[in-house]
Amino acid sequence: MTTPMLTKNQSLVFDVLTKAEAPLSAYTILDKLRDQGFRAPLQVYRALDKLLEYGVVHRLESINSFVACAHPHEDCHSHGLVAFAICESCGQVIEFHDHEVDHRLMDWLKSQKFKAEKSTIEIRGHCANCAA
Amino acid sequence: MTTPMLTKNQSLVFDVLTKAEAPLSAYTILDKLRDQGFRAPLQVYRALDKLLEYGVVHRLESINSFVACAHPHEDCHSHGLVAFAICESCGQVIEFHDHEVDHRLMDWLKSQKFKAEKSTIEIRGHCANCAA
DNA sequence: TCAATTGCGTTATGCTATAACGTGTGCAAT
DNA sequence: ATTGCACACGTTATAGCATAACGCAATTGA
Ligand SMILES: [Zn+2]
Ligand SMILES: [Zn+2]
Ligand SMILES: [Zn+2]
Ligand SMILES: [Zn+2]
Repeated sequence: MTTPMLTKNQSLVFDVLTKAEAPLSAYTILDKLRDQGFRAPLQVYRALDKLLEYGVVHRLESINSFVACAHPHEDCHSHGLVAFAICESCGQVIEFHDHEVDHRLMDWLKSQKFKAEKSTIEIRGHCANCAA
Repeated sequence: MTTPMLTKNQSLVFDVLTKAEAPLSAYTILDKLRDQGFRAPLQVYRALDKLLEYGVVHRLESINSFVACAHPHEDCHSHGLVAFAICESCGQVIEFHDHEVDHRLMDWLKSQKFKAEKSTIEIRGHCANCAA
């Protein structure tokens, strides 16, 4: 997926996410963009849908939040799974890929004749700083 | 975690889940239990909290639903990750464990000094029957 | 010009989850 | 026996997350 020019709303949402130090919920994004004219959740969700489609933003299912892709220029997204380590103290997210895990999971799915379409790998816990 | 005697509400919720052929949302469970006297979401959520704590039920984060554990008598849950393949057509869920994936993920987390507490591995797609 | 597509704004609604309050019951410790 | 505590439960209200459905405007391509 090559990323087309972003629209105004898409850019605003994307900027908020890239500047954030932790994942944001759609409603938090909305609040941050009220000064720029945002009024309704759909304005955020519609922009997010596109950004997700372009692969420049990820959705964290386990915390109903969104985060800018940490390495949008790698091609891992097109052929591999993405995993996230999410710190429950500071909110920091580490995005990573592991081909070994990919292949192992894919092999298992293939053995079950299961056609995978979307994947979610999220580990919640505490990052090095917060583990104390 | 050894599972203590279930209370009435916990049993009702657990029974609904074990009899279901697909994961259920809390509100769907509520509807199925109205005849047994359930009136409010909290009755379901409180029961679910306990069942999750006992490890006999899993929450599927990516679809906001709950499913009875497919092999509650194995000890994998205590030391390993659990993964789910979820069919988006028929709702069937296949629960599985893979120690290779576990170790690989755990090693990576350890290398980042990240203390993992909860994990979510969910693959959505189409099962053998529905892939057509 | 006309139709199709896409983005946008708005209102309303639906789904998911929890806060806060009070009740009753069982079970120690005093 | 009385007190205090833990726990399950019931109820109402509220918070948080996501989408349906309508209409309008700009773009594009036949
Ligand atoms: Zn990414
Ligand atoms: Zn942290
Ligand atoms: Zn299980
Ligand atoms: Zn299926």
